[in-house]
Amino acid sequence: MEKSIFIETPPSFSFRSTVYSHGWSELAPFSLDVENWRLSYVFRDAGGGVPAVMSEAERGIRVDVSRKNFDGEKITLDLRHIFRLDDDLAGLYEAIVGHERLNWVAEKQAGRLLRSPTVFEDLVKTICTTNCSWALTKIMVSNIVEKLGAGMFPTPEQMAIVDADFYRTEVRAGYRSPYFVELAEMIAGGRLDPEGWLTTDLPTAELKKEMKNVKGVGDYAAENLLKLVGRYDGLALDSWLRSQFYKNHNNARKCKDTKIERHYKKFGLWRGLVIWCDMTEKWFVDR
DNA sequence: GCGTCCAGGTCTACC
DNA sequence: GGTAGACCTGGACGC
Repeated sequence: MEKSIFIETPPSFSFRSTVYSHGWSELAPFSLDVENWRLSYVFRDAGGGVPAVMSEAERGIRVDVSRKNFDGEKITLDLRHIFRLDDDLAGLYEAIVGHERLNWVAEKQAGRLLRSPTVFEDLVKTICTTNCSWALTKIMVSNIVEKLGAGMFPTPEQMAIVDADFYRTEVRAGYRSPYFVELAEMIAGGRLDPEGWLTTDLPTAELKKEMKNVKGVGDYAAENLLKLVGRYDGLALDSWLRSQFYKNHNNARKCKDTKIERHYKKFGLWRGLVIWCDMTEKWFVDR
């Protein structure tokens, strides 16, 4: 039995631009059907997995849920969170006025970065992106979802009951394996609360420091997480972003990070989002 | 088939 | 605080 719900979206929202905002739509339990423009995700409520298929609708998002009874209030909150429907991007669009190269951002209503229902899930996924190919990231996340969450992203408690050997042999997480055990145990034991990062009053620099206390989270991972919790004043430079900057702004020649930082300084608190949009334009224009 | 390199980096020891 | 070396894995590439 399938049930549909409708989520109203703000005028500046684009379903496709949000889905294409970064690679998260390719990571389980998300899956993307590009031909029919449907994004799937397996949400979680007290009754277990809630498989949902999301698609564009007039002034909103249509969500088809393939479970008869589910916690509609919880799923709606999750949907608003992952699509960032309550984020105000007016400051971004103001910051890029007059920068011809970035006109497309407002035209395509880009800038909302798709995220997971929990910061914990985004944290684990971000660690899976470090020091490996995107293909391996997908393998690790898929193994975590299938082997620990039975199709859903596992809870910290579910991730804490297995040991590092499990992550090594079953997840293929390599040296990250003990990091996942430690992280899951800290959250399950109440010693770390990543969800609090969404609402903390800590200055960005201090929040970044707190994030880096998690094993496996360095500068890149922390700045990526900062963007996902709504703070855009870090560039989150990784090898891919650097290579794109070299191609687009430096005649394909390598340069120091300080040059990249100088280039985006003028965008102030929005610079992390501006560099991301600037480097991913091709994804939106080609599609 | 095999060896090497590298990818959406981070940690630790050492200076 | 800065830096070198180690760290897992899988795919691409050259031979």
